[in-house]
Amino acid sequence: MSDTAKVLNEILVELFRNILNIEEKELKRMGCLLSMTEMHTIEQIGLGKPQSMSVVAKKLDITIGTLTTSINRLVKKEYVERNKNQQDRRIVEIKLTNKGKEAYLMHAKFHEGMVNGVMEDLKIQEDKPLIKALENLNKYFTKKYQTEK
Amino acid sequence: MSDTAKVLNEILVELFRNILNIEEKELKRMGCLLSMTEMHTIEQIGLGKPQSMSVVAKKLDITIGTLTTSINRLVKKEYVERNKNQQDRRIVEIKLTNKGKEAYLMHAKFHEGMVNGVMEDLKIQEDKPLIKALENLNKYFTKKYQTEK
DNA sequence: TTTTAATGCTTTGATATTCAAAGTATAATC
DNA sequence: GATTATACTTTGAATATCAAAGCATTAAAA
Repeated sequence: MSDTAKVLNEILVELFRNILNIEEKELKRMGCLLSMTEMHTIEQIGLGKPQSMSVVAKKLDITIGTLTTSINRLVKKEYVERNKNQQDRRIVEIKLTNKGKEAYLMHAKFHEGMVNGVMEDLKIQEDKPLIKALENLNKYFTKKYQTEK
Repeated sequence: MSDTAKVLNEILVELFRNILNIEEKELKRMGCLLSMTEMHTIEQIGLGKPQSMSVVAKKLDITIGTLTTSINRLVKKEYVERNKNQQDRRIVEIKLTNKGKEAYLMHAKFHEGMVNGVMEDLKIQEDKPLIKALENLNKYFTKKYQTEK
């Protein structure tokens, strides 16, 4: 294996495996009582218009059944509101409560801080090739992921 | 947010969140019946000398209790062997069976293929600055992670 | 050398996350 | 009006996780 391959593999093995753990612990340290799964659900529901269960489940790549239990919990904890669509009463629409919106913004802010921290430490503000390479890395996996669903 | 920040954030949000899913699905597609958690446990036990429960638990950053249940399953599925240390009978040593070693090697090979795929697609075999940047990225998070345990 | 403390692990009880498959309610089609 | 399709919930089961209590063994103290 070349040097590049070794570093890439190390990142695939170590960093990617730990990043969600890092984030969850960091959020806990800040007094946030949500798991990463819950936070991602909140993230996907977003601040805009109410979303149907199936759309959110698809975005999160989980079954609707799984999402149902997840939303049950978030409703009980008062982060999410659940309503039937009046035009088509089969459809369940979910949206963030004020508490949910707060959590959303806190998470967004946290991400911003995380990214700024990385950039300051690494002094990569002006590193165009790195941006390009990371973009490609992201596209590579996103494409691979989508085609194999 | 700058361009670099946006790309970095996208990666933190999308790629890192999905990479383990991608890997697990890919392994399933190849006929591997292990979850990523189980595969990581196998990875940490490794091909060398038997390891104690506490050492492996520390490497995986889980409690020994969690590891016990995990190892129970891997022993039942015949990927891992469990024995008491003869010098100090409190210590439980775990090691891979032949089946476990096979899984280890398959996973290693899979990772190699993954990395080669990325590199071929991105044509970054000779990209020294990228290696450096990725190394730094990895170090940044590893350091952050360890100091906050 | 007995008693006490420390260590290493397992068990227990609880919660979360996940899926597949069965069930329910509503809408669309025939 | 009966049948089929859609959107979701419920159920049953497996995995993953922790904290706290329990057990066995070793080390230390009395």
